[in-house]
Amino acid sequence: MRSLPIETSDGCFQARFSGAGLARIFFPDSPPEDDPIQEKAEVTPRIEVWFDLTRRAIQDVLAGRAPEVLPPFDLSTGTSFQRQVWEAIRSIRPGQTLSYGEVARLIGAPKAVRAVGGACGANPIPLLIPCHRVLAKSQRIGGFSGGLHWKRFLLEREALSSFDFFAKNRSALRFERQETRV
DNA sequence: TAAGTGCGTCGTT
DNA sequence: AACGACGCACTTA
Repeated sequence: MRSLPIETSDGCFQARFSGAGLARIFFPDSPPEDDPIQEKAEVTPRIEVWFDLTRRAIQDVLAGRAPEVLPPFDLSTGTSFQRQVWEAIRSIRPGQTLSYGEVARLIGAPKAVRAVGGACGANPIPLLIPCHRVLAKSQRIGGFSGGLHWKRFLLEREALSSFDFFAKNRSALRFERQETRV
């Protein structure tokens, strides 16, 4: 594994790569990891390419745009249920949102609503697997493992660059009003 | 509207 | 067996 910093105008993210691809993204100022194993493996040419794709993709999402190209993902840590959830979430476009219940239905497990929430929390690649676009029913904010401020921030960025979103939701102010708890 | 309680449900640990 | 990034059906202010 190899971790590399990704500087953006919104802070310094950390990207961790395995031999198979991008394995994990950390938000700026996230608590330090205990796992020092192989964290500084050699930066191969392949990883350099993935790093570059990751950096551009993150910058796109931060600007409210859909990335054109993505690095390969290493999702081997996930269970098959979690990977189904993550795959479904990848189909949500910027400016669009789904509820946890809608994601559950999409993967054919309509009652596993809470489990979908759990899978969102276990998402190792936030931003690029856009779990911030999954809200509680009727547009309440729900939760976010990286901190609710990041979820609001990303949704507002995408709202500003998506006419559809405004048509459906009136305004991003809804996020402030409808969140269940801070 | 807002805030609180209780319960069904199911994947994960 | 216990715990949630849920959703629903309720009360109470």
